[in-house]
This record gives sequence, structure tokens and C-alpha cells, in this order.
Amino acid sequence: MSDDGWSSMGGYMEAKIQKLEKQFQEKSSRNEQLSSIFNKVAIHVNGYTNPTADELKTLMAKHGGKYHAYYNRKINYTTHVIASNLPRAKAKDLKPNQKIVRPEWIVESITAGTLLPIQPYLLVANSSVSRQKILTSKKEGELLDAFFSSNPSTSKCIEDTTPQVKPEAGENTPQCSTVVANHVNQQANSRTSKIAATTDSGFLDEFYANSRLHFISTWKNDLADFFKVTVTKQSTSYWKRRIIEIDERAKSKVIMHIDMDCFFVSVGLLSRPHLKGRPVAVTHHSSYSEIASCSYEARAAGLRNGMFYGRAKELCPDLIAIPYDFEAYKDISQKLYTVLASYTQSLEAVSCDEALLDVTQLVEDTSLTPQVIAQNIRGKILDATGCNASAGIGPNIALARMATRLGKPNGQHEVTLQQAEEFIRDLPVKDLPGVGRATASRLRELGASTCGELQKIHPDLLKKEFGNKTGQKLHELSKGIDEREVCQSKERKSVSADVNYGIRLKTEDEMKTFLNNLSNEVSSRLKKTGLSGKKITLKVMVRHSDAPVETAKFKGHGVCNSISRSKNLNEYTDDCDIIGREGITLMKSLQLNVTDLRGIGIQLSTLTSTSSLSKSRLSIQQFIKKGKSCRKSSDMQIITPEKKIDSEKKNVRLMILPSSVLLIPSHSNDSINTSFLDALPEELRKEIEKDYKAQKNALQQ
DNA sequence: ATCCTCCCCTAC
DNA sequence: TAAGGTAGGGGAGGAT
Ligand SMILES: Nc1ccn([C@H]2C[C@H](O)[C@@H](COP(=O)(O)OP(=O)(O)OP(=O)(O)O)O2)c(=O)n1
Ligand SMILES: [Mg+2]
Ligand SMILES: [Mg+2]
Repeated sequence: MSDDGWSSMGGYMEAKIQKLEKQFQEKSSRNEQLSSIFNKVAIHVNGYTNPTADELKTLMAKHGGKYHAYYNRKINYTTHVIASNLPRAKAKDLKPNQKIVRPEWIVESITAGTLLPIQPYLLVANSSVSRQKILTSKKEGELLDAFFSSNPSTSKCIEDTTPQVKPEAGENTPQCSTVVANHVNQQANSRTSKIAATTDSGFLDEFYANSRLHFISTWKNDLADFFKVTVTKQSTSYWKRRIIEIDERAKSKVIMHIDMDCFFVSVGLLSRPHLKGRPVAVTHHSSYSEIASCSYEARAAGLRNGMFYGRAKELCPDLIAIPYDFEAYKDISQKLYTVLASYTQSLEAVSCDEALLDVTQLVEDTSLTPQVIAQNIRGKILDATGCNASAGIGPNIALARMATRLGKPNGQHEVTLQQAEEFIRDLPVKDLPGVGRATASRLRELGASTCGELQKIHPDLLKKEFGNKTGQKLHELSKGIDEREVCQSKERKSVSADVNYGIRLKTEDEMKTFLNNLSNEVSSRLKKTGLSGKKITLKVMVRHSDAPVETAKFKGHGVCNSISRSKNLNEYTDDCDIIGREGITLMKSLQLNVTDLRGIGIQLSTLTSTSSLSKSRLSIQQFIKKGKSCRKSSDMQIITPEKKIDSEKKNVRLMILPSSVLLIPSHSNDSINTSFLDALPEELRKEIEKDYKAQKNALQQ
């Protein structure tokens, strides 16, 4: 059973890589240079590629090239940007004529033993077209294998022959290539005091380059995209079949939840196998540093992810701290998703180490039991990543997720519909997905610490206490009911950038500088996703009046009040200057003492795709689309019929503008000339009128 | 009723 | 030292 259909496809690219790795091993020495093919080449890898960024880095090192973890705009510095798909490559602010080359150029150059011309490998507007051109000689199956095979045989963890010295190193410089690691590291240190100031230009970059939460948030989106691309290319016929069959689904579903065990730690241990079985945590070694992930041995002592290192050390004096390795996490995540993509199209990316799969169809098609499928998937993940994954199986998302907890570590668990109520009865309410500290505490006050107790609370009381929807949800969850669908991709509703660390501003000017820098960040994120927003929200954390000026945690925010203020702009925008200006205005309106600011964030919502903001407003109809599909033409998704109907109204969006030109007549009077509006549906007209009003208000100010 | 703004909560 | 981000769901209460 492990060999039918999807399993072990001999990938074209994998075969090549494997061969290359054999070469390395034959030449043995890790640092030996195999060639100098890429003598004058310095690459930067953009987005997800096959081979992965990490593998490309190794290949470059072995063949005389340079690898830049960060794109460098300086002339002749980064010579080639490597990417597999265009949207994400376009995202970065590349040099005007920056050549973007597909990763196969590297691999095939090495195979050929010489630097091949980049022409055939250039990434052009429609990447899939050029891709097929290059490989016309391949049959479709091989083509798929070549780029998307899940065969993991080549990616066995590369044994680091030199056993790592313990943790002290604290080295952590994802932003520099291996060659110059030490040198740059020193530089970074000597720079530290300068960069520390909140307003320095390097502050944001430095922060985001080291923020784990920023990374995992970013990766989640990237992986969802990566998965979408992968799956879209994989099998058209299966895809079509899937869409049709989703209609006649009235029977019970099989949902599978896959989650890597102590993800950051597991990845860290790949190069530190001697630490397996010991209490290990990924963290900086300082008492107010947060633990990103800790091993199960550490959890036995009461440690939890998110805990401060100081407290963790009290609970577990033997705790071993290992440093972050963001590139490796990203790499392993990609491998995880590559494996998952070979099983199903129906996947929801939960995070970089976790996904939901609707395997209903797969179970039916293969007549395998969900348990067997889970076993198979977990085996493939282990092969591909060297790390353990656990799985939960259930008739809905909530139960599948709860089942995973039972399966962990390195195991799996299935909850059937029949077992559901009993399974759930003795669990603490905190274990229900969506119930966190605050809700659990309020429930405890209502006498419900366990799900069984929650089941007995009348839904009306829950609705009264928590509101209609939340009350209903709590009631259903307590009985193991969860109607949500596994959803491949949802429409983005906001784009934001927040910094609640290291914010220490002295003057109003510094505040402005920082907001401008942050606006720049938000602006490039909007551009990266091709979106523009109409509503801007400023979020700030302000030192609580009782809280000391010096926080316990170095550069932490301490005890704060959160405040947000938003404004509806008159136009959709992704413009850094506008966002900065509006952000500053909002900040001023709050009348705060800038020295008390401890966190600042800017969010744009009410989004539309920038490409739809055509300058010509002649044919309005052309810009009015259904929300779900308007943004990305290539966006293939599973939309269930009932959901579509339900959300149709809300998703109708207006994409005209700039509205200032459209709506405001020079002799501003109260009524719009609505002759052309009459043809539009009611909602659209209302929205236009609303816009009109907003503009008028703005003008009157 | 429904929408809007300003929260709070949750998850990784 | 230390890197406490980010997106979405949804409630309260006021405006429409
Ligand atoms: N407070 C947190 C929680 C998580 N993470 C990161 C590190 C984790 O390794 C990764 C995945 O989160 P999980 O909740 O899946 O936790 P683990 O994978 O570490 O452990 P588990 O075995 O419980 O899944 O996200 C983090 O940085 N900070
Ligand atoms: Mg995990
Ligand atoms: Mg997880």
C-alpha cells in the first residue's frame, strides 16, 4: 500500500541532486571546492524553490559561487536572483533590470560542468509556459516529478561530522553567507549599539531578521502560496474530479491534522543528534528570552513554548538552549509541504509546521483506512525531513486537532464520530480549539473546567455570557461539533506590520521617522501581495501609568494599554508616503507622550487588488468582480456551494477609483449624478454613495 | 437590522 | 540583553 500512486516517484531533479551529493561524498571533505563554475556568481534565492534555498546555498559553496541570504541592490553585488515563480520574485524591490533565473540553471550548470547561458532559464511573465518549453522532451509525469516530486531520498539530513559544541555560541546570523559568517558576525556585534536606537534605519530590518514570530507568520502565507502552485501544476484531471464530487458530499468527512513535533527543536537536533533525548529548547540564553520550542523531555519538567528562559531554567536546571536557525526551519517546512502536496489538493496551511487535510476523497479512492494513510504520510515526512510528525484524525477539524494532541509525540490518534462525545468529556475546556486563557477562565467561573461540564451549560446562558456566535460555538465544540471546512485559501482582509519590541522614542521627530519607516514596510508588503487598502489603522501600546519606565525584559513593552485608531482613506493606496502621513496624523490625534510608546503597528484593510485600480473609470463593470476570484487570476480554490452563496453578498466589492475624480463634481452639491449608477446593483450603489459622503466630509474639514 | 469603530481573544 | 508578529473572529455600543 505504501507504493501505490503517489509514493516514491524518482524525481528528475532529485536524481540530479543525489548524483551531485554523491560526488561530494566521494570527495569527502566538507569544505573542498568541487569546481569554480560560479566564480563570478552571487545568488539570492527568492521564495520557495526546488532545490531548496539551503541546498542551493550548499551547491554554490561547493562550486565557487556566493550565496546572499538577503538581496543586495548594489551594482554587481547580487548577480542573479533565483526564483521559481514570479509573483513573489516581483515582490522584492529588485534592481530595475534584475535577471530572475530559475533554480534549474544552477543544477544543470553543475551537471554540465560549466556555466550554462541563463537565457533558457530566465523566469518570464508566465513561468509555467517557459518551464514547459525547457522540458518539452519530458513526459508530463516526469515533468511533475522533476519539480514537485515528494521523493525524499536525497534529502536525508546531512550529517554534521563535527559534533557541535554545546549552546554557548549563540551565533545566529541568518543574514550572511557561510563564507563570511564570522567576519560579519563581528560586524553585527560592533554595530549593535548603533542599531539599537528605534529610529535607526537598520532597526526594522534587524528586528524582523530575528523575530521568530515574524518569520512563522510570513512562512505560513508563503507556504500556502507554495502549496497552491505545487498542487495546481500536479494533476488537472484529479482536480476537476474533486470539484465535481465536492457537491455530493453529505456524508461524513475524514479530516487529518498533521503537526511536527517540537518543530524548531527537532530541526535544531538534526545537526546535534547527540542532544536527542535531553531537555532542549530553542531560545536565546537570557532570562527574559522566550522559549520558541522545547523538547518533550523538557516539557516533562513543566516547560512550555512561549515561557521565559529564566523560569524554564528554574523548572529544569539541565535545560540545554540551542540557537535559532531560521533558514533551516523554512527549508524543512517546505519539505513538509512538498510531501503533503503529493497526497491531496485539499489542504489548509495552519502554520509552518502544521496543516489540515481533508482526506475524505482520498480514503474513498484508495480504500485505505485513515490510520494507514496517516502512517504513510508521517513516514514520508520523516524521510524527507528527518523530523517526527504527529497526526490526528477526526470527522471534523476540531476533533482532528484535539486528536493530534493525544497522538503526540511521534504518534497518531483517531477519533470517530461515535467516540467523539466520550473522548471530549474529560478534556479541559482549554483544549478546545479557540478556547484560550481568557475564555477558559471565564468558563471556570461558570463552573465549566472540563468539556463535560461545558456540555451541561445551557446554550442560552453561553450566548448570554459570550455573545451569540461565540456561545453557540462553545456549545457545539463541547459536543465535538465543528462545521468548518478545510479551506485552501482565504481572501486576505488586512496587511499590517507591528513592532512591540525595542520601541523607545524620545521626540516627536523620532516618532515620525519611525512611522515613516514602518509605513515603508507596510507599503512593500502591500506591493508584494499586489494589494491596496482604503482603511488605515494605527495600533499602539502605551506604557501603563503604573508600569515602570524600565521594563524587566530588555527592550520589552512591559505592562501596557493597547489603543487603536482608524481612518477611512478616500482612495485605495499602497503608497508609502500616504500611509506614513496618515499614520502620523492618527498618532497625533491620540495625543500621547511619545516617550510612553512601547509598541507601534500599522494595518491596512478594506483591500482591493492594485491592478484593478485602473486610471480609466470608463467601464465600471469591468472592475466589479466577485471578491473571491478577483485578486489572483490563477487562484484555484475549492469553494463549496453553500459557502459561496452565504458569502456572496459580502464579497461583492467595488473596485473603481480614484474616486475623487469620479465622484466629486467641481460644484459640489448634495446629489450625485446617478444616471450611470442606476444600472448597478443596490449594494454597489450604496457603496458608491458612502464613498461620496466620506469624500464630502473630508473636503469640508 | 446593519454598519462602524475600537477593542479583546486566539493561534502558530 | 533580545528580537513580545500577524491575521482573523467576533463582541459592545453607538450611528445610521
Ligand atoms: N509561543 C510560540 C509557539 C510556537 N512557536 C514556533 C516554534 C514552534 O516549534 C513552532 C510550531 O509551534 P507548535 O505549536 O506546533 O509547537 P511545537 O512544534 O514546538 O511543539 P508540538 O510538538 O506541541 O507541536 O512555532 C514560537 O516560536 N512561539
Ligand atoms: Mg508542532
Ligand atoms: Mg504547530
